[in-house]
Amino acid sequence: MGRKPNQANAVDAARKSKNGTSGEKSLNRELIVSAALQFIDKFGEEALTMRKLAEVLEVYPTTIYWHAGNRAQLLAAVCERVFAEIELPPVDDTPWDEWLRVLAQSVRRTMRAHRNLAPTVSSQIQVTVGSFPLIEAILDVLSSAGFPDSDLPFVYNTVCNSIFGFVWVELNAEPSGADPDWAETFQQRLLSVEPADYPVLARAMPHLAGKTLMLRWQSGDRQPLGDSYRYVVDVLIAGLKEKLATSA
Amino acid sequence: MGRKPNQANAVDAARKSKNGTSGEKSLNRELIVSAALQFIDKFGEEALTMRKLAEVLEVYPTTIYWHAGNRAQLLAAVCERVFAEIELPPVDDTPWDEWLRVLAQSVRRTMRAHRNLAPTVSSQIQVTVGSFPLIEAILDVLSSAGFPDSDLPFVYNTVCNSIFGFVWVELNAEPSGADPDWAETFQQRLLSVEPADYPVLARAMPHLAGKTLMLRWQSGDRQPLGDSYRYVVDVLIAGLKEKLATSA
DNA sequence: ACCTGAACACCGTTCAAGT
DNA sequence: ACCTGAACACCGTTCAAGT
Repeated sequence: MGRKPNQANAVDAARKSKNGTSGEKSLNRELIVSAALQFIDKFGEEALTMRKLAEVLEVYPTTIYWHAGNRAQLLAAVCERVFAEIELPPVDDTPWDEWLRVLAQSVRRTMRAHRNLAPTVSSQIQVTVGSFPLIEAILDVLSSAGFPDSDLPFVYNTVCNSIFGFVWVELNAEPSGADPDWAETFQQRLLSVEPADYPVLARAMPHLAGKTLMLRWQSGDRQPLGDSYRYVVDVLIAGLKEKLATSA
Repeated sequence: MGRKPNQANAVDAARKSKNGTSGEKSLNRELIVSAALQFIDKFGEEALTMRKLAEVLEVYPTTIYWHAGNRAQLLAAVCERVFAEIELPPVDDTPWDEWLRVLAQSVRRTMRAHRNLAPTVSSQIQVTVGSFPLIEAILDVLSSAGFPDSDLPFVYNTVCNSIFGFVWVELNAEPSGADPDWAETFQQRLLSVEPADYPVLARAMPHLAGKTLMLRWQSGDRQPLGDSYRYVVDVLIAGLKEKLATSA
């Protein structure tokens, strides 16, 4: 099978310096993941190719495979790195609803710092040991809030969908291959919706155009939906309180 | 610029039969989009290449470009097709909360019928004229429920995140390039979490493993999260009712 | 253990023709 | 208007060596 050090078990962080005395490291997995993240932050996920990344690292493409596995595995590692970057609010005596609000802002801040990765992280199942502290914190807070263990999966999924899911949708990608004047064209079509065909849509369009899902032509990167996010978290917390009240 | 019939404006559905009398159509945009959707349903979005699709259609790859534009545009058209497939509950005197519940189930049913497309549709901004009826219906119901026009964008985004966002996250893709025994490995690691390190996680693991975001090794395709979805919609509706009550 | 070098089997997309 | 045919400039990935 030819075991290769793709997994954490072999991350011995060997710092064998090629030139002996100097502190200069040789290439390792960490460095590759960092370089990949930087590259994606700059040029987007689609632009990242194994060959270009190798060029940046001044190495042959095959070297990347040896350290970090194939492209899919590399992307997974990059996602894990970003997840680990999320600042966890301390689990102390902060009320659970307040804690969730702080976490939400923290998640959004981190994802916006790596907006180009949002489509990738959202479209993959993310199962990484690196996010255990984050998950534990969420579960701890929810459990302390009074939710029984048997409800935890539902509550936890609901919380994740509001806090992570919204930011992913907010930051999803703009059409890349389309005409450059696509945005203008669509904007025009939105503003000229016939009230006869779509009365409510036409009436509320000034409030909606550009700021709502399926009615916008820019990513949340360029057109932030922070107010909606706050509303989402508000509704989440109000709904959870109702659940707590009726189940007790 | 060499206008090509990539857009709806040129879908004249020309049915020029090549052999004259027969009802046999020549290739057109509709047929290509259908074939692409079928292909993705069977083999996944990653497997769809312009060349393979051309092979299926018994035509040269360039023909697809002429009718449907490049790959990104083709995928956008496929997404639009799926959106149009969502069955809209009638907007009559059904209470708004009940209507949202029915819509939610309808959305989930359609997306599960095209599970392989979920990552694609979720990672792209979807701005299509074809979904105007869907959007109008949602806005109509929310407006009738009593939400003022100025709040509609927030409420609408919140509703979309619960109803669409969750299903997309539920159906996101399993790691493709990883080892075949990855699932088993991760499952093992989950079940052997140290209570000393992650007490709540370890305690609730029997309820969580395999059924919650970031703690599962299968897509919602193979491990449905229907109960969580119901909970998400419950919390959404309870939260919205609270918003209605306090703003009135 | 770590990296080079070359090669394989593909891609998306474009361009010049055909009819 | 619609399609063929060939070509360009890339890809991810593997395999056999090197040190």
